Amino acid sequence: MTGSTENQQTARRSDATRATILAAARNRFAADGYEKATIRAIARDAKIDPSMVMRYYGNKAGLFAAAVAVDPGLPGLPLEPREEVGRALVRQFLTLWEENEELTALLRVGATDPNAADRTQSVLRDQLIPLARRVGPEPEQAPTRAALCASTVLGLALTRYVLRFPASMALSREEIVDWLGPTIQRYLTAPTP
Amino acid sequence: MTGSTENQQTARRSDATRATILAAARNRFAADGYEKATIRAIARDAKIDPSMVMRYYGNKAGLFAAAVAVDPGLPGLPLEPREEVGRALVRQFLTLWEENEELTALLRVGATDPNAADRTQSVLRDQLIPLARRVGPEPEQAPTRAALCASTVLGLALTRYVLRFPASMALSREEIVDWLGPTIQRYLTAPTP
DNA sequence: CTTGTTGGTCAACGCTTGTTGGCAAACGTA
DNA sequence: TACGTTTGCCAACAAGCGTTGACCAACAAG
Repeated sequence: MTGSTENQQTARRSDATRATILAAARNRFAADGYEKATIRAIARDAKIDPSMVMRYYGNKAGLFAAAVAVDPGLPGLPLEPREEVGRALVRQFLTLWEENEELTALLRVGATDPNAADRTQSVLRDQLIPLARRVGPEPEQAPTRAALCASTVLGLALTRYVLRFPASMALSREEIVDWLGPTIQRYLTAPTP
Repeated sequence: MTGSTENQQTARRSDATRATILAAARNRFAADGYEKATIRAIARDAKIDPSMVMRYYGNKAGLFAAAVAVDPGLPGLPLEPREEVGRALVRQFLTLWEENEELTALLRVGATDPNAADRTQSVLRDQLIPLARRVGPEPEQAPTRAALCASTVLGLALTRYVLRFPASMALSREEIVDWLGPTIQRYLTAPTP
């Protein structure tokens, strides 16, 4: 123990370095994916030795886990008025994605690594399915409706932040809300076609 | 020259091997992405020596280029009746994706490699934008509308064939058409929201 | 001051990768 | 038969990877 008898939160002198490494890792993973984002390159960005990464995060998998350890949580999503929930969800996802660079990393790596794909899926399962259950008709259809919503929003994230299609990047935030909002709304609340 | 004086199409004795390599490459690229699909693994699948891959395709990039050399071409897409074009396009894409394994490979690799991302984008540009221009109002909006359609259909491909979300895989072909058809229809033909 | 702990660098390891060149067998043609 | 070309295997190369352990400087506690 380094600190006093106070329970936890022992502020270490290396916390700054740890944070620098994590930020560089998020950058690289988001930009290059898992294999191309080498520990050496991350360490070079953070201006420290590669062995430090190992010391602080165990191995490359541990570093990635720490880098994308994010709980999206769409918490304060307003469910009222009922007919605006689609647009609200699109807005929430847009801010979420633009604030958390690790989401792009997670999607990029998920394209290749089953573990990361599972993580992406668990976000869907824990957040979107309950929402679909609360908002939509026929609760047993919630997984289907949630999957359609995930497909919609991930499709946008894919073309906009990963594949970087110019036409998709050119869309403004409110344009996206106007186009995708009704789609999500229909997937969540419309009767089975 | 091995063959006679007939112009081209010189049938070589190694054509079978070439095809075997290409099939194995498509499998591996679609399943593992670019970096994890090693030449040695592909050669092992094809039951030949890794050096043969180099001889026939130059290098790994050349092999990938040959493996995903596909011209989707949604050619015989019926534009009539006008209000059914959305559903028709979804059907076309579903068959396309299920017949051509290289599309999954292209999407997986595109998540990491800018070149593959460009290829995906060019498919969109050459096929979808002209369609949007013919079908929708305000031709100058064609790129936007095409991008939305691409986002929709790629989102489904992502969750169904790449990330493999169970709820997305469970959807039947006609369910997908029923849900996504109206979405595409609106993106293509509805007035600007 | 001494001593133990922490933060950081350096050099090397074992392994896998893409890639190359040489060599032997099978083949087509004369 | 003899000969040039094609097909294939084998062994090796250089480079890059993740990972390890020895070693030194700065600091905190006694």
